[in-house]
Amino acid sequence: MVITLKGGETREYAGSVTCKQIAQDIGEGLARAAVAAKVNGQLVDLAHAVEGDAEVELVTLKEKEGLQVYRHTCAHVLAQAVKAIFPTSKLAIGPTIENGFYYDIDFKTPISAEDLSKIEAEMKKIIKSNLPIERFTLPRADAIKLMTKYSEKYKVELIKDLPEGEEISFYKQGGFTDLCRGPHLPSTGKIKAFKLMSIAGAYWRGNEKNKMLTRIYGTAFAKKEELDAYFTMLEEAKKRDHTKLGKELGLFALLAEGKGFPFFLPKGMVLKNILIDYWRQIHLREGYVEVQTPIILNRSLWETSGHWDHYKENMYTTKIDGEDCAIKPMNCPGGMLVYKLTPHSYKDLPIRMGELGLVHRHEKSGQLHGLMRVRCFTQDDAHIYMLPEQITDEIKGVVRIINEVYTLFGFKYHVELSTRPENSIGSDEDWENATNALRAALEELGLDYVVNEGDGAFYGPKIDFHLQDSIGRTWQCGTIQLDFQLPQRFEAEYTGEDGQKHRPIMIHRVVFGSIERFIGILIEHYAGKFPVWLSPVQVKVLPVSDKSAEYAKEVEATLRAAGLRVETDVRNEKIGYKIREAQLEKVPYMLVVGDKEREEGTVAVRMREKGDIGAMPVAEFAARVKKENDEKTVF
RNA sequence: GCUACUGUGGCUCAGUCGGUAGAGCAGCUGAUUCGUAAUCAGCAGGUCGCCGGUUCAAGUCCGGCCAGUAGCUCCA
Repeated sequence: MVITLKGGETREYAGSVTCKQIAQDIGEGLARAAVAAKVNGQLVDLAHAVEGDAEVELVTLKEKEGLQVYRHTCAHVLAQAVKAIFPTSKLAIGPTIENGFYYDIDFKTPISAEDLSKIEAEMKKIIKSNLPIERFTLPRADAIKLMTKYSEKYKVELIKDLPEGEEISFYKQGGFTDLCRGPHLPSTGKIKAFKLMSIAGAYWRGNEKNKMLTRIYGTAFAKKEELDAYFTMLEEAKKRDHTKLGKELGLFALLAEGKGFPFFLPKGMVLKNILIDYWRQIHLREGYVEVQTPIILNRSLWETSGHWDHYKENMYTTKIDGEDCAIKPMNCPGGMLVYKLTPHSYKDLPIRMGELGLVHRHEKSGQLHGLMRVRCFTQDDAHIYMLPEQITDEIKGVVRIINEVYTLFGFKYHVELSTRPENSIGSDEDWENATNALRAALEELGLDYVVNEGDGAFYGPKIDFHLQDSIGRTWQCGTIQLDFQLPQRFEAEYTGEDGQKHRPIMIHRVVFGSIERFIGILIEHYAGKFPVWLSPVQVKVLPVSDKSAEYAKEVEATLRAAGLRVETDVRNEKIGYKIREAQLEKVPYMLVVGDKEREEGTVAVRMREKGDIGAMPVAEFAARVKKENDEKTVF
């Protein structure tokens, strides 16, 4: 038989050969580095025996799959350690994740964070004893018997859900056996650097009706240095936390008096208004109009839209003069009423109607998170009413805007296509058409995307744009939703070329998503060091002493007249101290002014990142900053 | 909402086996008039998240509630 290796090299063997043998034949160094292999594209253990011609690729820790195998083995070591210390605990599942692994375990009595170090110590023992890891398979019935014998009820449940007729695989290391698809490292001693991170609750099978298990999170890297680097990165990321910076920089406040309802402070308001101005500017350019619809509307409207039946859990309701009303969780029904106010011709379409709408949603308390998840937020919403043949172009137009905006801020993003959820309205046909239309637009644009089954809105499928926060969590920001339902429910119409009434197609879309969330992400993205155009305070004038305070005020007035956001620090403090504070406030430009500058009519410019860049005339400085502001320069 | 953890002056934190609170920064007052990341001194500021219980005595122990953090579930 012929084994074809990556790169085209071939080797001949008689009978069967293990991947490990192949690795050793290729060379000692590589054999040591390989942790698994891919046989004809299928990831397997090194002990896997290849029979017949095959393409074999050795997988090392440098590859994503290799690291996953490594971490998965680490999860098994964790499980073994837990069983050793807490014999009555029941194991659920233990997969790898983005930056590590976890294991869900049902403990008889809850464990605490202190127990983690005990478990770690036990894991180290297991690793040190370098137990060989062996795979074996059993027929389904025997597999159930085995796990029943170990009284692993969750494993039994998992096996029962596996397809009939297939052999069930297990992995054994020392006296510990776990149900697992694999592959795994050849022995526990291969693990070099790991750390248990935290414990948290997690529902069995991700269903909140099920029992909550204890999830132990851990991470593992090929080398100690990589593990250390990971922790350093986490520390750095924490410094960017928008909640922390928002407080330090005086941008917003989250108070117990309004749980989930953020207060915007003067500086945060500047930021918010800049984003809004920018938004208006590009939407005007793209042919959008803007409306504003009421915050509170009556029950019959929400019944027509379907929200009363499908979104009531999340709506704040009230009574006005005895009539049921709801505070809007979305802007679309109000927008629909605006559309219906006047008759429309096919010649008018598409109509792109924007609204910076303040919506309120009653999110469960445990979901709230800084500005990222709040109960009241501003959507940069717009609804596009259009002809069927305009769908693709309109979607492309929106994608273009989203891309333009995200690129300006230097964001990387990923796209998801979310399909029909369980609690949805409308016919199968409409859903299929809508989903296909979105998919077609994505394909035509050549955008990479992942499909997120069942995550659409209740009225239609959507394309979601996700941005990352400082510790790698992703947040949905932009979305484009195609909706055949609302126009029907509201009987929206336009008159076609044929003189007949037709139903327009509707798109809901946002670019920022929630301005609050977008601000949260911006804070973390820039670590609070906003570019000039976004900085709440662009320039801080710092007189060297009281003697130059008057000149400092003159400079401030000049710059303010030029349209810049300026503050002067006239406190009786040393210049070093004033600089330190301005620096901590992350003001992009500091102007040191003393006798020398006053006599020459200049300012000594200090930049946040570069430090002192020397003196220049006030007018020259004003022009420079103005230019950066207008061009939205990032440095 | 669920699980775990946390909650001390505006901010960051200390408070050892229960014996009714401490620091630095910020603030105020005074001195200093200073050249690129913290000038000096003095003063003031807290019923220790809230409510209840145990105790001669609770910031400290117990229970409930409130709020925050992480994760789960749900979602911009």
